[in-house]
Amino acid sequence: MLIIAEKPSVARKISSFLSNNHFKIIKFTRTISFYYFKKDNKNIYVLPAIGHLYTISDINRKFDYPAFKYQWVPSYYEDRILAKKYYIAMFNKFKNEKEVVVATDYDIEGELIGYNILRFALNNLNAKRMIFSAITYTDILRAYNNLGPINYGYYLAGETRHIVDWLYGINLSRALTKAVRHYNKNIILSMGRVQGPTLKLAFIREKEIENFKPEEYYTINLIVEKDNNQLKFKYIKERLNSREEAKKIKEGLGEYLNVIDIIRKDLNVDPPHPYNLTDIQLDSYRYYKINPKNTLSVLQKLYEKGYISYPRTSSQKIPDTINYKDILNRLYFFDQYKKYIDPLLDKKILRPNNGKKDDVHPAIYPTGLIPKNLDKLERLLYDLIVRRFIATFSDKSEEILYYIKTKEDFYYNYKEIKYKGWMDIYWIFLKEQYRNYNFYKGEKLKILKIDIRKSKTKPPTRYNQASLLKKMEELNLGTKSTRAEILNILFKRGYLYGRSIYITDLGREIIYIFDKYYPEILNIELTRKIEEKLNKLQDRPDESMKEGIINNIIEILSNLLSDFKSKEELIGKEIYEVIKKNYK
DNA sequence: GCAAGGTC
Repeated sequence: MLIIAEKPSVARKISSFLSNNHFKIIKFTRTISFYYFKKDNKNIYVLPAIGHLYTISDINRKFDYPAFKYQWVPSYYEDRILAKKYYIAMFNKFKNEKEVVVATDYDIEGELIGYNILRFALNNLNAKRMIFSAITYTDILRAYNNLGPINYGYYLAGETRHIVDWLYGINLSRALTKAVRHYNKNIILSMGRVQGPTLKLAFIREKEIENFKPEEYYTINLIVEKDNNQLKFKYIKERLNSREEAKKIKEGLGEYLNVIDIIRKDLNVDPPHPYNLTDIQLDSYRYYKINPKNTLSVLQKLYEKGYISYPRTSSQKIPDTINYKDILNRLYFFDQYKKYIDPLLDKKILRPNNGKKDDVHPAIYPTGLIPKNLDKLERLLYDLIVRRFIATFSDKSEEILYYIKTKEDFYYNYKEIKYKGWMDIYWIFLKEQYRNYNFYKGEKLKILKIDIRKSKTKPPTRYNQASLLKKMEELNLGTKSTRAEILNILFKRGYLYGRSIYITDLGREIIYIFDKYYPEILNIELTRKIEEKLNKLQDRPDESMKEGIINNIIEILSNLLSDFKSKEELIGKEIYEVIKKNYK
């Protein structure tokens, strides 16, 4: 029996689970291995892929458009990365295997990875499927004992997604590049199903900022003395219309504020959920200004060295098949975490605060293997992961929120921390200021200063890479594994720049061109519609529906592209003028 | 040269 896995680490796990750890590692090349064991008198070989081994390619192999003729080819034809060639060669060796089982991740991409290996490397579509939602002993064994059929709908949807994205991206990118090439041969422009709407998000934000009309208002705050501290009391009406209004309030004040009520609210704050990729990308930007792409590449290194679990996950859950206690015991090695781990080891029940999101791979957690020789970024991210891991098992924290009300309609808010709980290990990151005062009813607070200020409403804040990534996730643009890279491309192309993200004149121009000539193409509705159709296709496999989706995009593109071609020089000039203006 | 999606 031949079992196809999506990646080496999973091939190994499957082998380990199915053989009770009695498997052999067989080297195919110096760096590429597969697995062998005997089970129920059957020879079983588990071979990994490394993601997609095949890609869509232009049959005409010319940098021209419209390009509507495509075929699947081994990936190394396109990217010349030799590793995939050997992986394909490894599968080729098993062409005569009668019993084949696909055990890639159970989603449309995974199904396609398996299906392409079946049809192109093995020349055999007669295969079964292991279906699992987690790579754990029980799930893998259950999947093996209940082999299902190949999910044809998943494969069809996956293939259609590939083709649509290729048609859309390759054609629009070539059209833009060729247009500007009339004036400069070294410029590469691009556009894609995810790039377009993402760029548009930045564009829309830019417009909001441009069109923002600040409104003036006045504030009145009091600096008040309390136990040798100076506290700022705010007026209940946040925005006053005029200085006169503020002055009137000022005139009504005496020497003291009179406390008439103290409203207390007890808050329990749950510990954070375990990290998924997006969440750690947000934190690593927030705390260390490491951009999402860098974060992923550092996580990949930590994963390859065995220090953390698989990072490309959207899961916020750590399943109980993972030996928490053992990991915590191992982490006890580090002095800096001891004091936070101690209370956990005493607990009867240890339970993470799992979130809602789930995935084949669990949330990111430290494996317990003690890292050696980490570089600075690896150390920072490893520390984030360990802290998050410990925090998620820790107690809720308890805060008390106070609202101090005065007769004069000024108020003061503050928080007291009653019990740190999980926040203890997060203390270094928390911006929250906790205070501890004893106000009482009838208290008189001396007014030290009356502060009247003119202020203006502020425009929306710019995106940064983390917040734009988050927005992409909310809108379901791209995937956890690709979002960071796509943002990077938009910067590389010169469409976006800056730590707080600005759209460049070129980025703006690209949006203008499409909005002006072809408004439907960057419309988020187009992506949405395609997605809906793909969802239908995956649930109800139908060849003619696949053809319909592809023909529909070809129809849209062929009208657009023939018109584009007739305006190519004009559009190219328009774009080039913008580039020239900015780089001379 | 180009997309987006897997992977290392």
